[in-house]
Amino acid sequence: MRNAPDTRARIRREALALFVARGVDAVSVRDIAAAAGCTPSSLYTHWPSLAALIGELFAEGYAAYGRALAEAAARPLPFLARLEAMIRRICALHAEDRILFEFLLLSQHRALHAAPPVEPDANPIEVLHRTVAAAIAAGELPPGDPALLTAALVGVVVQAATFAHYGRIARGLDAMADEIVALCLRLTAAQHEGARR
Amino acid sequence: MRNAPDTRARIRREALALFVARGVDAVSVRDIAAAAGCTPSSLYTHWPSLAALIGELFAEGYAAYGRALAEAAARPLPFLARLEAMIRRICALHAEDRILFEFLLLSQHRALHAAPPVEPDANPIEVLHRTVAAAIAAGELPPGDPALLTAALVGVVVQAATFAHYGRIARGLDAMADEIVALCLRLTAAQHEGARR
DNA sequence: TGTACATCAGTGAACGCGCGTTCACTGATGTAC
DNA sequence: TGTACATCAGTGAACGCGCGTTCACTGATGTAC
Repeated sequence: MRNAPDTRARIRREALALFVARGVDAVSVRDIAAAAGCTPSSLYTHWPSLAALIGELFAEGYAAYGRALAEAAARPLPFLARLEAMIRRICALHAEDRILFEFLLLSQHRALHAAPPVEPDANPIEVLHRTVAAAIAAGELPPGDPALLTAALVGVVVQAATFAHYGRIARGLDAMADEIVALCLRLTAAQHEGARR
Repeated sequence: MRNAPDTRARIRREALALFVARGVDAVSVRDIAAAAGCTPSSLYTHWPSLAALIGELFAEGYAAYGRALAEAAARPLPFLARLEAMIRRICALHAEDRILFEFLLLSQHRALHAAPPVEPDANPIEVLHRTVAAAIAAGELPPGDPALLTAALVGVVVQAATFAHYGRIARGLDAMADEIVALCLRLTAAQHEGARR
């Protein structure tokens, strides 16, 4: 009743935590309300539906990652330095808000099924793909399928986060950033062979 | 009424297809029954609950992948050759039953949340992890965190499949097997470069 | 300052709906004689 | 061979439940005078 922004923020925070803990489809409006300390109907003061809340959380989080990547990709540096910056940025975001990272990770397929199409500049996969494709076109990377290399780079980071989520790896991504960067640089097959010749 | 194995197989097949097309939690018993050409209650002749059907499909599929990997990992070959065999086997399975592959891919987090713990020999992640750890211990791979390298290898294959699912890559994994193997071998940073070049 | 009023975040009871599941029943099949 | 019976996969109506959502209402707050 008193503080609308607080309630709204509390619902967002608790919903995110529940989605990660139980899976999006196992969380009801009543669950969220109980965790946020309000009534179920209170959610409808702030969102038109539960689906709208889920969609907003995913779209905003996904777009934040896209923007972070786009920022790193836009720096006036050689490709490999920009790639390293992008990966370190993602690893840092994992530490900054791990619950958000895991929400995006665990609900990606569900969300991408139903979500309104995110604009390309805010889609982290699109940003990386364009950067990689441009590097191949510019001869900064050896020829190859840019989509497959993009998938491999994304896969290393995402699967490391997945292992961290399931406790197969005890550290957060930020604590493994050096090793993750090294793995991704190996995937590019670029600077090593180029430097050796 | 007439042919129990047929109905059972039809329910399994149609359920799997629906789970992949819509997401597991968006498919009801009535949906499955309609697709399989039987009544909802007929499902309970073969499984005690919808959850049991879902669990069976995931556990069996996951275990089949685990066994395929374990078989390749057990061959009397150097590590890199066994790794290559494992990756090629997974790529082949993608072509053999793509719906099953995508079901495992898309429902992994939901299933791993609720599923009964799969025995380690039938868990593909465990099989790969043990193989990688043994190779590091034996000096066949340079020192490093075996879990992180395992994650990276899994990530390359899984994310390639994800891109294929969303149409970001048009080919199936079997058509990209050579490139996927090359990416994974780069990740190992092993004697492979010395051996090849 | 005190009073009256508008605002609107939040409430609580209630709704219809689709869900997973149950159960008495059906009827085609295989078997015994 | 024909008849009687047991089996059991599959049916169809019905169930209770929890879901997302609605709506008339409340009452604390800020504002006007």
